[in-house]
Amino acid sequence: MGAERLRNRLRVARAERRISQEELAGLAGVTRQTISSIENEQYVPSALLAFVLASRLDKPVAELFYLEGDVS
Amino acid sequence: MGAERLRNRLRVARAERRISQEELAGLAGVTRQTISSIENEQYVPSALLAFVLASRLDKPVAELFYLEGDVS
DNA sequence: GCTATATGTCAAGTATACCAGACATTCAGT
DNA sequence: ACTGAATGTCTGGTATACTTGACATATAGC
Repeated sequence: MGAERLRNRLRVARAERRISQEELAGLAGVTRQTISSIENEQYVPSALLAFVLASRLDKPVAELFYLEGDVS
Repeated sequence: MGAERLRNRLRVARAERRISQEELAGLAGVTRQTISSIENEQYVPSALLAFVLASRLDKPVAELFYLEGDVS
């Protein structure tokens, strides 16, 4: 899986909602560290988690996550 | 991560495009088995792969993948 | 200065995505 | 009947998502 990276606007979306990492983690059913790691792009989430996060933040998933360096 | 499942319309989208699992795998940079496993929902892909697949199939990711049993 | 909230991060463990190679089945074409 | 394309699936391996528990720092309120 080539050159493109998956970026996200999780931190901004969370700030708009004014909820903490811990609250979002609770809403999504994961740990706080998982949210932190995704925001800092230490790893990319599973597609399931990406969709759940979008759902909890009430945003389309494509607005929260996007490809960078796409070749398509 | 609770009750919801991640479903996908990969097989249909691929049929529309008339490409084989192997071709799609090549486009996405993964193996044929990976495509097969995702179509048969043996596991959910990473968010990166989900977005790459959508890009290669020229569909919005939310059209290819969707949550089922959402509580949101 | 103390305490609580929010965040970063580390280490060790478990679960699962994904790979590589192989074998089997089905179906279309000849 | 044979062949090749497409798909399913198994096994064993590696990479990485995610957990749990802990410790550190920064900031805000009292």
